[in-house]
Amino acid sequence: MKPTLQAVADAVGVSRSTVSNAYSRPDQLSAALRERILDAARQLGYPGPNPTARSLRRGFVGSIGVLFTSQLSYAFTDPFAVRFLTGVSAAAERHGTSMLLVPLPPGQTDARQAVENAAVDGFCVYCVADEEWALDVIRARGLPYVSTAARDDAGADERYVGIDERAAARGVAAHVAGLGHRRVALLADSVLPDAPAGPLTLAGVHEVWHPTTRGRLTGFADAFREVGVGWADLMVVNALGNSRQAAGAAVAGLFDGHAPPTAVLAGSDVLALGVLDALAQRADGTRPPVSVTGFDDVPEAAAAGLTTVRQPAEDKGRIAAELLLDPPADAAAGHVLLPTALVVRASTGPVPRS
Amino acid sequence: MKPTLQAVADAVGVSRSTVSNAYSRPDQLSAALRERILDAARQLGYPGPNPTARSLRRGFVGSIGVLFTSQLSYAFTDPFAVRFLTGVSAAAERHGTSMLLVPLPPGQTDARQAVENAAVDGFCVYCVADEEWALDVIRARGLPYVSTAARDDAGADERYVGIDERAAARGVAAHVAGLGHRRVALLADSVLPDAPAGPLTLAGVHEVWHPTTRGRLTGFADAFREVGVGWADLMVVNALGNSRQAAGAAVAGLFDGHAPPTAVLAGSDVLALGVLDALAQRADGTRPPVSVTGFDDVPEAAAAGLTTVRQPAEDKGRIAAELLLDPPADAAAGHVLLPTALVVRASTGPVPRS
DNA sequence: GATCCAGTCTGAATCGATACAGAGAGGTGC
DNA sequence: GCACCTCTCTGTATCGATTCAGACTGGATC
Repeated sequence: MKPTLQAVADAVGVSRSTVSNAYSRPDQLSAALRERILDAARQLGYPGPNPTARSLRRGFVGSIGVLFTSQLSYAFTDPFAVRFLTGVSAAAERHGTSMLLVPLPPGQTDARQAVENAAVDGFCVYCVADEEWALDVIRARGLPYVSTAARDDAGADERYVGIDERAAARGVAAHVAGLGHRRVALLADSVLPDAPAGPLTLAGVHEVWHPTTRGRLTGFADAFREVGVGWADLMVVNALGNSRQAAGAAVAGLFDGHAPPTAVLAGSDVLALGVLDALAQRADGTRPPVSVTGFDDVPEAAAAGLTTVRQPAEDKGRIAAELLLDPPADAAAGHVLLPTALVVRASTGPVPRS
Repeated sequence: MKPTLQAVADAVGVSRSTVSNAYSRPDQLSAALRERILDAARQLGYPGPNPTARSLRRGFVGSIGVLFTSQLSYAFTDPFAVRFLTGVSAAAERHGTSMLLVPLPPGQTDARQAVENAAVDGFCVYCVADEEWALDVIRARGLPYVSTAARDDAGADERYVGIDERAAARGVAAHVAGLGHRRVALLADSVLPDAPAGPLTLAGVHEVWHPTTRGRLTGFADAFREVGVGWADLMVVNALGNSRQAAGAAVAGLFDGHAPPTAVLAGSDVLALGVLDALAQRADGTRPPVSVTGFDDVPEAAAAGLTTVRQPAEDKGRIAAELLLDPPADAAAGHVLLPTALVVRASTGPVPRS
């Protein structure tokens, strides 16, 4: 049996309260007695107040949860997610708060329970596709949260940090359109819940499942509509996952038709890098002069010469955590929109004349 | 006030125990009553049993701590640490366990408290330099742990997953020695606690502070002793941190003397990459034909053509977590040594004849 | 010498659940 | 008809601390 606070109290011959004060409120007892208590604790091998019991009584835990809807182990392989976590951890560090990473098991019921059972004081919700359920659970628990994905039905009082997805996407698409491209493919992860990999027909951009993706594709479409290319003329390509491999699989065969796209606008850098991989590794050795753009500007993008949209990933994490740990008095200040920038590199160029 | 379990019990007109059972032991009550209880809970907005109270009573938390001695936000920028975390999260996912990342504030006392206050069932100790104190706290709390850094005073019963640092280092050094290099520099992070950046004189390898670094440098020295190069003839270079920048600063001016090293053996890939950066960016445009080796084989190493030692980073994390979550009955099985491999790439070559 | 106060310490109530022994009801087997 | 079970549900003790009102002491103030 590990010794409890009571055991220390008995050993010293004081009340439980006094031992508690020795640890948590040193100003409530004389320095001498405090020393005596801490000595006795050392003697007995008492490791300090039990964190769980303390949390229960105090009503807070001292840690924040970070919620990924996708697999947690996947999150660590996504460079953008890692940079987001870096930002969160920097803020957590400053506040002396721990971060709880909660893996969500497959299946709604189990996933709900995982969120219900997380011992945290609040959540940074990184990416909750249309999984409104997670926010429901968090709200039911009465916990504060900050979300990073734009949601259509976000309340005005809801804390949020993000970017103007649509405007940012429009910027990079306008760059591509300005280079003369008219036959373009829009590549994104999980466009529809159960669609296969590859080209897809959508009646309109509103059908796109994930709000972030929807915002980006809308921006892409905006720019092309301005140069006379309507939604129906855009090729939407679905990837099964946000990874290079998934991108490669999605665009397999895309450039072999009789009127292949001259540009691919990807919904993320990882997908764009996958497209570049696929182009570089074509069996026949031909490297079609396809322009490719990404989104996020992860570290690998620079090395690959990828044209992309830069967004401040670490700031996003840091601000999300700070909004949570140190809520602004003014509700409007709880809604942060970060700047983005078009970064033009070698992966985009003028349409080749054929 | 959030409703409690008692409130639900009162609403349905049953005892608290029964409501508890409805959540935690469905086989202990009729399905009909259970439904009635869950309905009432929904009605009242009861979000399920309070995780903290539950943990207190049950005696376990359902999450494991991951301890980094360095800054937590730094850990996310270290590709090796990220891959380690990926492995830990994969195992955590499988066990339905959360991961608590605990930032350690500067200062022993505060850092101790952070470890004392972490609500976890055990720890994966990623890297606890000579900070035996953290293990002391964990042991005092009676929590299980798995360490990944070899320690000189590790008990036989202590669970551990790692590699044979010395043998692995010796392998890559033998490769370099085999190429004819005799004037070599050994670059490592924090060789001594308070040493400045740059070349350093050590009486022997035993002076090296961090056990992991000590193991690697010992292996380097082993290989060179075999070809007649003694410790005194090796140049030890200290870096202030494990980053490309720190490596650059550490080797500044190193190649400008009259007998510069022809090879640099770095204690990590990140440092090695920093050396490559520094060599590539020399002001006078000369790129001395220096051989450089790393350690870990992080993803960036392949792209940079870095000769290095591969170690299974994700496996390390995964196995550490599994050793913790699912301890082997046999104590000997708690001590895992992973394989390493020498990966020869373009960054090493024969000594240029001058 | 009575009053007041600051500094210390105590005791009981409380945080929100789970565990476990046992009570009652209803059914079975012989 | 009686012993014996199984199925449900209840009541009480307990997990390990913190909180807060108040008791006591000794000294300063007037």
